[in-house]
Amino acid sequence: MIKIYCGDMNLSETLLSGQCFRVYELEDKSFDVILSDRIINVYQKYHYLFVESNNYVNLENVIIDYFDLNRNYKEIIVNLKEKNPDFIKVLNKCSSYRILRQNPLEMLISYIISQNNNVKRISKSIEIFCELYGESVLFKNKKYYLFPKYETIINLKLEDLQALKVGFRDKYVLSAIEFLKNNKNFIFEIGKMRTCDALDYLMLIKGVGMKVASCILLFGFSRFDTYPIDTWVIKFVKKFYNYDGTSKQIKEFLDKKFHDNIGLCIQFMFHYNRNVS
DNA sequence: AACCAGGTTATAA
DNA sequence: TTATAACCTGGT
Repeated sequence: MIKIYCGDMNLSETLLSGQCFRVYELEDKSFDVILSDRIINVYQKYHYLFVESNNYVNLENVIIDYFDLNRNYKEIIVNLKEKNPDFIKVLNKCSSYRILRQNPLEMLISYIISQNNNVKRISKSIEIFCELYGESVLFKNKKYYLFPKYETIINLKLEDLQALKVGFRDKYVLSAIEFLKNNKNFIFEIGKMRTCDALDYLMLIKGVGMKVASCILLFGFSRFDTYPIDTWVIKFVKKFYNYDGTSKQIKEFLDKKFHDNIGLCIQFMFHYNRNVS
């Protein structure tokens, strides 16, 4: 078991916010979470995380990276409050929420599956995907499956994907697989790109539009300058700012209002609308 | 029995 | 360029 300082982060708020599809809340209120290469069990006490894992190699750094603990959220939020006084109410409610730094490959596939879908079914499909094509890991007498590796994924055929029950999205996942085959180093490539170019690059995939591409960049690459506008954010803007429009118009509206860390702000809106109000 | 769920694409105006 | 239907599936 290792102990890591996590400041004023709220673990359960962060893990259950819907950004992560592979988290399991246990009876004792701790969480099993499946990371790229290992399983962890984590709980929070005051300003510390207590973590167990099936693999302790470099675990502290893995946790710091996953929960993005080196980012100075306090400073970000102070700056946002100064520049956006009408948003303080939301910031106060969301200051303990964190954006996880998840596996980019997993984000790509998961958020394609997420379109016009609900969390329960998304999770189910991803679970099937991992059970069928991922490596199994025994942790505390429970069997979990890691997200499948690149080398496995690129060999999958449409028939292999139909088992996921993702319906019309199966061909979109296949399109992503074609993309992966042709762009073996997509993670590295995106890392070098400006966010707007990375969005266009991801949208080459059939089935990846603006929303999904933004989610991949926000949750897989910590790009806080992306704008994932979904139905929840549209509802928030309608209610909070009394402004209605298409997602494009809402994007323009928010763009005028917020400048720095807009991805984080929009995630706060999503979070606020879903969990607080 | 319709309708909906954390969108995108293909068509048509 | 912008609007609308159709899309798999499972739950209410």
